[in-house]
Amino acid sequence: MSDQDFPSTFAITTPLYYVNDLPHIGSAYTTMAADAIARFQRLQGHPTLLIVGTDEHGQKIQRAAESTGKTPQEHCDRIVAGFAELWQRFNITYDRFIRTTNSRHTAIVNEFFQRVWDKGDIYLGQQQGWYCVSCEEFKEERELLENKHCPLHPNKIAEWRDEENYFFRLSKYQSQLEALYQERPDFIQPPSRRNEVLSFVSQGLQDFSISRVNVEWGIPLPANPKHTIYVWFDALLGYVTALLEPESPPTLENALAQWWPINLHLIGKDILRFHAVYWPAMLLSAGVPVPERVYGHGFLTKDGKKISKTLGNIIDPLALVNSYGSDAIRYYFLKEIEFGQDGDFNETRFIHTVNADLANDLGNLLNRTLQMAHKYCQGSLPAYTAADFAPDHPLKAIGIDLGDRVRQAYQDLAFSQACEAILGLVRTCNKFIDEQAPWAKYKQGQQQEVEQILYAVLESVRLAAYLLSPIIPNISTDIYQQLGFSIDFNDKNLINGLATFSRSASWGFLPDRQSLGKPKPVFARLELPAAIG
RNA sequence: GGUUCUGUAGCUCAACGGCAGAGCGCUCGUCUCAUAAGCGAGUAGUUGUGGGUUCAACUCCCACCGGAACUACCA
Repeated sequence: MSDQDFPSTFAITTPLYYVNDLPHIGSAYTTMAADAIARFQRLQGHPTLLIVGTDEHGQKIQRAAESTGKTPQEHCDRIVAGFAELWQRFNITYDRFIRTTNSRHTAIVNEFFQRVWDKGDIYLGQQQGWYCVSCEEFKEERELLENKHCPLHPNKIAEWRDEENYFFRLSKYQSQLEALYQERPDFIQPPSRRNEVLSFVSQGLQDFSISRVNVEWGIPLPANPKHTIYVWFDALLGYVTALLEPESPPTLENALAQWWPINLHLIGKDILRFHAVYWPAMLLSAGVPVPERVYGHGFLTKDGKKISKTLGNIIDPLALVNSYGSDAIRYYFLKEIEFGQDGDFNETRFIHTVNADLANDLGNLLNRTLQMAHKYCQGSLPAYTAADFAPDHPLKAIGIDLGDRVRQAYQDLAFSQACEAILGLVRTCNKFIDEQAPWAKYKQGQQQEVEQILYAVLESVRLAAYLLSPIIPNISTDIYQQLGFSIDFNDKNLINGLATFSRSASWGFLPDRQSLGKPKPVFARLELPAAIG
């Protein structure tokens, strides 16, 4: 394939997580995936901006704070520290961490609100409906039980509320949104999610309220400070605020100058509507280009069951990473679960998978080959180049177009496919060694054959490590260092010290006569925890 | 209720009109360079059920059974 190492920029976001509680495994899952994509973009030499952050306003936060006797800001600060800690533990190389309580964000929200206001898309209306005080939310009439009892609180009767709210004219954008989905079939992915949105929009869009009168913890409405801005309207704009350079004044123009439009909003399927319907409509109203792509991935289950607090089967991401390390967790979630679909976490399957792939197939392959290189070649790389191998050489034949296949997989967010393709090369290497039996050839004095075999395998391991580095950066770094490179895949500026993607992703890049490092297992096998389900 | 998706080996998934595959797991065998790793062989499927279209169906159509998602403002 042609060289595509052009320096187009790439901006990607995770959701701005709601700080009503400490992060859960779902947030970690989205963030791992986003990080892998960002790392892959950087590998290709594209200026990349990975945006993470927190959504900190709203009534729920206000209450969560009250329940612990803290101010809302104190509460947010505490939870945000938990997120920052977790992302560090998961080896997330984010470039921006945006908090919606940042004062610069208020400036952006105000300016954006004003634009939509000037467009005539905001009006004062009445929010009417049956309101359950226990739920603190409006219910659809058909949801209610007999005599207007709330389905979640059958002993309570929903009250009729008639509340003053500002509304956004979403209905006005129905045809423009439908045109957008039509013209850009990739705007919402995967296709199953797109179908959901199309079906939803085709039912007819209604205006939605964007202010609240009883919520103090929020950004006051510029047009009427008795109201605060509805958290979603506020939170989505965090993606814009995040683009501001640290020193530049907080204006829309500055924020949108360099990185807009966002290339990919990576989200869970639960918040698809906000990103695929409300958000583009808001942007259309403000005269701002819409993002390139919105991807709604699936949900996780634990041992086949929904994860919920009431079931008590919560997976604590911090505990998980403390037990097993970030690479193993990242690998399992990205390789063993089909991105886009729901997927299951099962501890036994997790251990089997990472042991088989990372310890047995990949780690042991490097280890056995490196040991031989030390014994048979005095610890330096045999003097070969790609040209010394016939096109039908079993490893070269796979390696030669692996880079293109894997790049395509990453672009499609098909992490599982990327890993499978790479592991295919690794497994072939293990077979190749057994067939060739370099230890026997060495004893027979066939030095040249031995060196050629070892070069081909070491180069294949290098290529595998390079292509897996967005997912298992620590292991890839270890492999590279044992192969004699001084490269750290966790260094965001590594591009400067690394060859271009098209060269590094080609089989045969490994420089000959490079001095090899000491063989040391790059991934220790995990033990099954005793007596845990 | 309506709409959409889905049901393939114990598990996770591929094949999407032309003899049903891979990885993991399990069983047996085997090499010795290696992390009790590697390699080889074996194992298991009337492809949810019943019809239909076709020379030919996991693949297309219909019905049924099972599972899931969406069906408006909880982030």
